[in-house]
Parts: sequence; C-alpha cells; structure tokens
Amino acid sequence: MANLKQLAQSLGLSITTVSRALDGYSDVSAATRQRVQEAADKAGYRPNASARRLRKQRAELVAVTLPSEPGHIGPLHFLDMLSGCAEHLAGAGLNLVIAPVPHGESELDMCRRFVDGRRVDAMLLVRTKRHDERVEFLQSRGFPFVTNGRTESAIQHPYIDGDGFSGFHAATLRFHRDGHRRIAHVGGRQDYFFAHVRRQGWEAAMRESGLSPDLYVEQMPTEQGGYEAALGLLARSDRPTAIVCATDEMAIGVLRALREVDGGLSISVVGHDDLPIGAFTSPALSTMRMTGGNLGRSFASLLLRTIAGEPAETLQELHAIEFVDRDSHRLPPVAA
Amino acid sequence: MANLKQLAQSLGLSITTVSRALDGYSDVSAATRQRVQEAADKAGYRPNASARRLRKQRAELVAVTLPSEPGHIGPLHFLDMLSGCAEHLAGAGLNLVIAPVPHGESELDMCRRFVDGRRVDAMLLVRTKRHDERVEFLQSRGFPFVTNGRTESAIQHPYIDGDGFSGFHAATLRFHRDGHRRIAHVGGRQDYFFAHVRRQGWEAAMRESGLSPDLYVEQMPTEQGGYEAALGLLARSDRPTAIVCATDEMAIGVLRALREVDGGLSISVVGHDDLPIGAFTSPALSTMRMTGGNLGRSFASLLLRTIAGEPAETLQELHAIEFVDRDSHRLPPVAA
DNA sequence: AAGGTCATCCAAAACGTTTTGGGAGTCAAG
DNA sequence: CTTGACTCCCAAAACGTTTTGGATGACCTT
Repeated sequence: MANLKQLAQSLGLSITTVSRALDGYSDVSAATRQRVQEAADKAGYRPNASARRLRKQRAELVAVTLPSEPGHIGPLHFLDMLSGCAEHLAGAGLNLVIAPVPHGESELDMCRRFVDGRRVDAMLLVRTKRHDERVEFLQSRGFPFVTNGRTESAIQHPYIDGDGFSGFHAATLRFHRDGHRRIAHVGGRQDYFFAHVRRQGWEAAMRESGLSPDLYVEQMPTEQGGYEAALGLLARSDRPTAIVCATDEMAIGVLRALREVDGGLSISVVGHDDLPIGAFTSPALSTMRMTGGNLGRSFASLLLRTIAGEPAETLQELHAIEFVDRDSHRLPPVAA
Repeated sequence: MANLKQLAQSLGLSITTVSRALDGYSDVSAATRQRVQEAADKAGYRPNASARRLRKQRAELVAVTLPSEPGHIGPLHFLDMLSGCAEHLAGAGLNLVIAPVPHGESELDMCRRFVDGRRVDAMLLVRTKRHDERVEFLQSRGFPFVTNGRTESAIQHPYIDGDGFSGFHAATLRFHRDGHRRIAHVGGRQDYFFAHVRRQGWEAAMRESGLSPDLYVEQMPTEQGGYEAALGLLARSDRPTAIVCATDEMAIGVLRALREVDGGLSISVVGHDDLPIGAFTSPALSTMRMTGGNLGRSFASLLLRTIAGEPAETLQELHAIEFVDRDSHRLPPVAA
C-alpha cells in the first residue's frame, strides 16, 4: 500500500533519508532511524520488488530448468531438493522460479529467454548431458549457472554431483565378493552424464573381476523402464543373479517384474537415490545415495557464490556414494 | 546486451517508436516496423523484465507455497502439477516461483512478504486446511489467489478440488457390496480439508450400510504413517477385511505392513491419487483419482482469470473421483 | 575568527520500459 | 488557400527504488 514517497511525506523527511534509514546506513541519526522504522512497521512498508530490481540491476531470481520426460518428470526426490534450495536462496533475498520446457520449445530457447531478458541472476541445470547445449550457451554468454551433475565440457563450471563411477564400481565388486558372477546393469540413455558414469563403474568392476559386461540393458529411467528391462533379462539363458540399477525407480520396476515372473525375489537388486518409498517396497530396496548433507542448501550456496563471481574451480563438489543396505541385495548368487 | 535506447539510436528512431513497433501498434508504418523487427532480432533484444514490471505494475510472477512436512514434502505428484502449471503460465508471460516456508517463519509471514512487497501477482495455495489463515489473510488484502483444495471459509474463493466425499463414499459402499463388513479408514489430520471430507465420505457410507465407523486410525499422510496405522489395525481383535486409505502413500505403507505381518496381501486395500508407482507395487495398488484432465493447465487458467478480476464464484472446480482398479482391492472379505 | 571535522540530511540522477499527449507532414475536400 | 482527416513519429512523464555528490549547521581547534 505504502511507498517510499508517501512514507517520507508523512514523516517530513526526504525519500533519501527514509530509504537510508531503513537500510541501516550510518549517516542517519539513531533517533530518526527509529522514528522511520516505527512508521514503516506500522504502515507495513516493504520496498517494491520491481523497482529495487530495476535499480540494482539484479532480478533477485534464479531459474531451475525442469526436464520433461514423457510420462515422468524428473527423479522423485527433486522437489525436496528444490524446496531446500529455494528456502536457502530466500534467506539471501532470491526466489527460485521453476522453468519447465514449454511444448514446442527447446531447452536452449528457454535459457535464452531467461538470460537475454535478464529475468534471472543465475540458472540451475539438472539432468546434465555429457555434451550439454545449455551449458555451452550459458558459458558463451558468461552467465552464472550451477549444474546438478557433471558434463564433458572443455571449460570448467560449478556443479554438484555424486561419484557414480565409484558407487557402481563398489556395488558391482560387492556382488562379486558375495559370489555373484552374472551381474547385470540396467542403465539409462548414455547421453546423460549420470547414466554414463554409472555404467562405466559397473563395466570397469566387471572387467577387473574377469567378467565380461554383457548383461546390459538400456531403458527409460522410470519404473516402466526397469520393468521392461528386467523382463528381457529374465528371459535370457544366461539369466543374471544380481542386477545393479541406475535409479531406484528402475529398481522398483525390476522388483515388480521379478515378482511377476518368479513369484518373489529371486535375484539380488540394488538401486540408486534412496527414495523414501524404497523402505516400503517388498522386499525393502537396497540402494545407494550421495553423501554430503542438505543438497538444496549446497546448491543455494554455490549459486550465490557463482553470482558473486567466484571462479568455477572452487565451486565443484563431488560427493562419495554410500550404501543403504536393506533387504533386496542379500540373496545368494543362485537364481531360483 | 542491448536495450531500447541503443536500438533506437542505431536505427535513428526514437525509443517510443521502437517500443511501439515491437509491440505491434498500428501507428508505426509497416516498413519501419519491419526494419525495427529485424534489428531487434539481430541484436537478440529482449525487453528488460524488471523495467517492464515496474512500469506495468505487474510482477509477472506467481508464487506457490510448498508445505514442508517433516520427512516428506507434499504428495509425490505435486511436481508434475507444478510443471504443467508453470508451462501454461509461461505462455501468458508469467513465471512460477516456489515458496517453501523458511525455517522459523510462518506461512502467513511468507504470504505477507510476497503480497506487501508486490513480488507476485497471485498466489497458489496447496494443502488447504479447513480454517486456513493464509486464505483469510489474502482475502482481507483482496489479493488474487487460487487454492488446491476447498476450505470452510465464509467467503468464496477460487479453487480446484476433487470430490473426496463422494469418492470415499463410493469406495466404501463398493467394499460393502463385495461383502466386506469390517471396513477401516486410515486418514490424515482432520484440520486438512481433504483428509476431513474423505473421512466424512467413509463414515457416511458406513452408517448408511448399518455399520459403525469404529475402525479409524489417524496418521501422517506418508508411507510410514500408513505402515504404523496398519500395524495397529492388524493387532485388533475386530481386524478389518478392507482398508480405505486417504492417500496412495499411506496405502503403500499399509501394503508393506500386511506383507510383514501376514506374509502377503491378506486384506483389500485402496488408496487415492493414482501415483505412477502404484502400478509397480505388489500387488498393484487399486486407487482413485480426480477426473478433469491436465490439472496444471487448469490451475494456470484459474490464476490468470482471477488476476484478470473474474469473480470467485465462476472460478471453482469440483471434479468427480474415478476408480483405478488394479489388484489390491479384489480380495474376498475374509481375513487370512 | 578562520579553518577543519563531524553528524545529518537531501535533490537529482539513474535503472529501462510503457504510455500519454501531442507534432509534423501529406492529401483530399471545400 | 484553408480545413480536416489521416499517417507516422517523438519528447517527456511515470513506475519506486538506490546511490551519488553535495549542502547545512554544529562543534572543536588554532
């Protein structure tokens, strides 16, 4: 309701003084400051966001691009992460806008709109590809951004990622130690960085163990994808005794297929992401997760620091993967 | 990079003319318009969002409040809805910002920040309570908003909701027709409108069938909540033969408890929301869902129309609930 | 009394757009 | 030649804030 001009008028002060009083500058007397503060509180005054943004040349906004995969939008733990990120950004006066890719527009066009219209101060990119055109565009514009997941970009950029290679490497080796010899991998499209390194981890572990990485199926990173992948694997003559899945969603689809075909859990399964629901599948899903605490807070921190101009090299976080052992990985290495 | 002034200078035109040419006004010649258009395209010109917002007195933003329940953030299908909503809002030049409740702040304070700072043009409220202080505040300010879920507010407001009463009424009656007599309800906190009407539907159907609505447990609307509720119900001497759950998450927790206690599905179960994952539980979860097509699009439409000043009475959508029959509701009415 | 140092305050510019209220020129009708 | 209508263009104001670059006294020092 109230703006600076009205407030100043009612106090018999100039706009300048009122503004500076509220911002805590030292060149306004304590008495005046308090008088202004009280009047502002009583009037419920908040500076007009658009005006401040124009003057300060900051949008006070960060956009996060939402991948829109057919039938399934991003991993299920996204919203948790976004919420945490938005909360910590709000602490610094920034809001988080979600930016799904409009029908018939490319992710690139969307980035262009946000960057060239100066609608945001930074962007948060999720589900990076090995060669990501969004990353290249933002780099060419010198625009601040942080990614969830690494890329194969020649130029460094800020990111947070889990060490998928080591995680899947370790999971595969553990199955091998437990006596498994036919260890399958259900992976996602290899142009996604996360899917690629997870597969690499599995493959490396297989070769180190003297096994050939034949039992590989590529599918959509959804329950349906995992389900179909498992049906294919179960029909093979060299049926696996263990399956390492790129995501928990896929693993849940695999569990479902096992129950349908074998009537229960006949093969060891492990997923990745530690979805809350994994504790409630039957059997309870063994999985992996990124270490490192509050992910949303970390993203917010990196975003703020990259906006502040810190160099990319100091804004890269690669977190270790840890096992979350429940029941689905404990089967003996013999198919039912 | 470029602004209107630079563009005008390079074309030898006034700022006014360039602005009006790009906005398609009729008082600029076709030749000039085209010349301007081409120059703008070449320079990659986009109007500065902050400046336009200030001048037009519109924030071009809508905020959606995110409920932050301990351990679980909102229903899992939220993100899908938000994404659809954001996409359709973007078509009208609005962006959607997500607004989680910051630690140590109330939902009310948050609304105040957005409204008084004129940071947004409207708000989208989810998970309404029967008496919702956010609704009352926004109504007292005359600020545009739409809710997901009804309230018991004396004043009308725009909303989209499913007819939970009829849905749970019908589901309970169907169990009764199938021969069930001990039909339980696992519900959520009754200050939430959706939880309240769903319970009312179950209760009404029980009474109409001459049964007393004793088998009721209230829990968190999460897998864990459903799990604990089911453990309690299974220990009773008047153990139910069917359970109607307020949400799919709860139903999934119930299924898990059944498997643990009875070693399989011993009781009929039905949930609500049609989470994609329901098709992949074992048994596949029978559930209900709101009819009415693209929910996100509907919210976007209602938001735009309430911003445009349409009266609340014409902006209320109550959608029917339909069954999604899979396997978990088909058991005979006899406990194992 | 002059000069210097503070403490307080303020007018005006700037941010980049949209919109208001004309102004200049052309052309046809009277 | 005047008048009015029409086409095309523009200067200036406005949106509400932050920031720059002083201005005005009061008080102290010499």
